[in-house]
Amino acid sequence: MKLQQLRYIWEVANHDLNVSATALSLYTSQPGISKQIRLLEDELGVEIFSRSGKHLTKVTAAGEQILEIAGDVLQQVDSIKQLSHDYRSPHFGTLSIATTHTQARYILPNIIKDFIAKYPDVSLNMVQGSPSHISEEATGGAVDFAIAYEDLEMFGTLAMMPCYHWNRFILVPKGHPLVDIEKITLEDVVQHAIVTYPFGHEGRSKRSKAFRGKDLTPKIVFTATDAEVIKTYVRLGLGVGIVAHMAYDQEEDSDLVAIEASHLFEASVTSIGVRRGTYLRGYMYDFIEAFAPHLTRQVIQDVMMLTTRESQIAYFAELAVPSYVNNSA
Amino acid sequence: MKLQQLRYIWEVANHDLNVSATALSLYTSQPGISKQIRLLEDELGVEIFSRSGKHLTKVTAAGEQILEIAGDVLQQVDSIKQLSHDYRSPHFGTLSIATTHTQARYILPNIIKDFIAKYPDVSLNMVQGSPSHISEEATGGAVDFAIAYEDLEMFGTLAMMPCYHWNRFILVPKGHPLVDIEKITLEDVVQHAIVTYPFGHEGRSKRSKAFRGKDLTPKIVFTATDAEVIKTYVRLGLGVGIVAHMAYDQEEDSDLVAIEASHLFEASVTSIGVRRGTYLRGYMYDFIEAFAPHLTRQVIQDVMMLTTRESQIAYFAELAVPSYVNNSA
DNA sequence: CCCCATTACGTAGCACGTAACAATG
DNA sequence: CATTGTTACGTGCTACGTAATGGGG
Repeated sequence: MKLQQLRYIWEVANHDLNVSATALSLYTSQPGISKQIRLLEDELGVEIFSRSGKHLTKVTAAGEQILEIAGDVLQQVDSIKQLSHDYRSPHFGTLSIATTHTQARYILPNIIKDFIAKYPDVSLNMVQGSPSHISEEATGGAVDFAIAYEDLEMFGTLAMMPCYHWNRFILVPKGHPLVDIEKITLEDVVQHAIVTYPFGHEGRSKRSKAFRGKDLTPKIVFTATDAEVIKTYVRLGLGVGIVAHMAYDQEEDSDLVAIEASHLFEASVTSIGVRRGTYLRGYMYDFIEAFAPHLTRQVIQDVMMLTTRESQIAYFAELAVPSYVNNSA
Repeated sequence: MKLQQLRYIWEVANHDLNVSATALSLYTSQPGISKQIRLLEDELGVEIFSRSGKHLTKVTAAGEQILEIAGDVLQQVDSIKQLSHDYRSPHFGTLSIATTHTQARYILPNIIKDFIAKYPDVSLNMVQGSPSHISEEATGGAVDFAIAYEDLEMFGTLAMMPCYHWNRFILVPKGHPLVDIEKITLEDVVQHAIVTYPFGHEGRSKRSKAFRGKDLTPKIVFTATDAEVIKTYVRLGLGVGIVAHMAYDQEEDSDLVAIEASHLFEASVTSIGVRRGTYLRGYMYDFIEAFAPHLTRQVIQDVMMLTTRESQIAYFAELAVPSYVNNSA
């Protein structure tokens, strides 16, 4: 058994069982892969892939188990390489982060500025996308971390660590009728058209939950992941905005009024997701701790040992997670 | 990076850093190993072993981590081989068990008889030894299971599963003064010389605990791991015996009287230990379940997922563990 | 008829063994 | 000086690429 053989079967399984496509992506020849797979199957005495004539049609039962272990092995091999880099040149490397617009635009800039100052030789790589896209990138190992709010789709392979809680503002132009209300209610809000972020999966969103809880049907006229876009439409009078605290800046947005809405919607939590079983470089621990000081190296390593989502949640039940504070309102 | 390279560094680390000896044990040449290690170190850019001149003196910090992962990888590679065997020929294979005399002599024969009938093509391999020897064999992967009472030395890498509780008999020749006592006490017992099993580590033994609890000092004149030996000395009048319930047979031992001693000593538990992370063959699950019916495949797999001794104990707190019953007394 | 996997075959590289060398205790 | 790791070198195996072959959809 060779590592390459494990790599080959794993890659083929993750390329829709298309050996030719796999060969292209690995910059090698297709017969080479075919042959190695055959050799492995012969050595093990088990078929990993079912073949109908000349096509690989599916993964056998034995193949499923072998592929699972092979995946772990490849990840561990990668860990060895990572940790070697960490010993050889702790300040060199790459850091890939997948995140949402809100984090990338309002939170991360400061963190990254400090990070770059401390680690000038680590090349940063940022992917912005939807939560589901982000979790895919992280689960597949394309990026080192995923940073997103609420529940990233949990693939079980990600260790999720809450970073901070945050609430929402209602954004309106100056002089808007909602400004004069003493203590705003959801009933007041639904009187107006709404501009906000897209809703997540199946109404798990805190916003849809809040509206549903009062049997109110908000009139959402526009959604955008980019809070700057939302603000633009609020300025145009298209509706009232519902945005994260992080997205309001007293100076830049002085033409808008931010009305506290933490009593209307449950707080959300921004989490950082790391693939379980991967070796994290020293600077990665540093980055996470800069982003969320309670996530020390020890905490992160503890959480990555926990195999179930429940035990992860239980772990954090005992740990204080800070709240994001924006004093601009 | 090649699997052989990982195998080589792992073997060298487990042969006191002696490359020549490692080469002998692997039936290969010493320069070959040296070279492969060098190649791996070059590829990773990290020294795995410290060298003083021409001698490997110790494992570097990076080496420690690499070796740990390498060990896991090798184990997983082995798992792939095992599961392939299981698919190809589920009834062929080997089963190695390390256990104590009591299990081997009184409990396992019946289990093994049935097992051989069901799996005539699995070659059985039995190692008998002291608890510490047994746990070494299991931890190192030399045997598939360890079966022993009380706490095998816990190396953390073993998943321990309680099989049954058992108590002890006081064995005396017919007509011995202890026979006439209505309800025997420890004070009665210490009046006589005692023949029993060797005591385990540091008085963790239930027997020493019981005596210490009453500030009594028993006069142990003879210890043996083999209960048949103990019985022989009891017959010679050397002292009273303290043996496991399993060791008394009404017919064969009709010249001895077995006095129930479960009220004198805490019950002990016999456990089966399996190395975490190994793939168990189908017939191995069968064997364990035949030995301890509550240890189903599901239970075993659950326990093997638990990383700490505490969580394993907690798991079994909710599971009924049977008691061994000997109605001979 | 196109796509795709297998077979055939030649080559370059590498793992491994033997032998000579160097360093340590 | 004996033991042990490293360097040198030759060889046989094998992984890989190119080209040809064969099955399926």
